[in-house]
Amino acid sequence: MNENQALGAFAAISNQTRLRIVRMLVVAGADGRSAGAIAEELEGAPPSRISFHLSQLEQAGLVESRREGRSIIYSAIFPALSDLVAFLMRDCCEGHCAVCDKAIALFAKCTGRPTH
Amino acid sequence: MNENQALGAFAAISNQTRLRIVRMLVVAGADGRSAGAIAEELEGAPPSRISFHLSQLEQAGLVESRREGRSIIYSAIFPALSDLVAFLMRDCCEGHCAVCDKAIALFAKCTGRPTH
DNA sequence: GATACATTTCAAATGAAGTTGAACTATTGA
DNA sequence: TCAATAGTTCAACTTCATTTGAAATGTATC
Repeated sequence: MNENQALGAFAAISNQTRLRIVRMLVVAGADGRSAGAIAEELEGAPPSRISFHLSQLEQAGLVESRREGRSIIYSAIFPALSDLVAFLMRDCCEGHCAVCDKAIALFAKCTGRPTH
Repeated sequence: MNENQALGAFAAISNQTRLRIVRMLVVAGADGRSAGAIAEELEGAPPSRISFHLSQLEQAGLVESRREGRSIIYSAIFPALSDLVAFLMRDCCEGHCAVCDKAIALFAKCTGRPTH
């Protein structure tokens, strides 16, 4: 992941609607979720707006889509998310590994998972 | 770190100038770096522009400043960066721990540090 | 093929972010 | 106190992002 990809990804998730969509799609896993189902969970948003944000996420490389019947199913691109986390860790740790050690510990605390 | 803080932080680092400043300040460590020195490294940028971006980063809680003589020294807020990495890991791992495991491994590969 | 459904695309409007140079504030040192 | 240095703030401007509703596209069903 290079600087431009990272900038695009950060811009993508710096919008509330899009951050929520990403979260939703991460939870949905490989099955993904139709544009309509996403819109429904984000109640009150007109379809064109959801479509706009989904295409932004797709352009940023965080999300992909496939057609299934008359629905379009969106799903998270998990390797891209991993890369983004790694970029941020690398970026912020340059010379300061304690930052990432702390992040890994915080993560463990939040998820209840043991650190590695 | 709550959703709004994370959105603000992502917005802050989704700008090229600001991402570069954050990197520079992370490398600089606790000593920090004067606004002038930052501007110099970002050659060609007028002082008002650097000042604008520094204040955006400060508002996002990623950076802090102190006066030293006639210089103003900026430095990274490392706990905030840790929190941001942890937020992203948590956010992206919700139900999909493999993403973060991979991120941690990628990070180790990039920095040459052993995973924990 | 006609209709309904799911979604995207488009154009217009609004609003937010970024850039610029000039004016301003604070600090040092002669 | 005056001039020089280091930064910030301001107002005007430009550019980019977001929202909206209406029209268009693609798919299924009758």
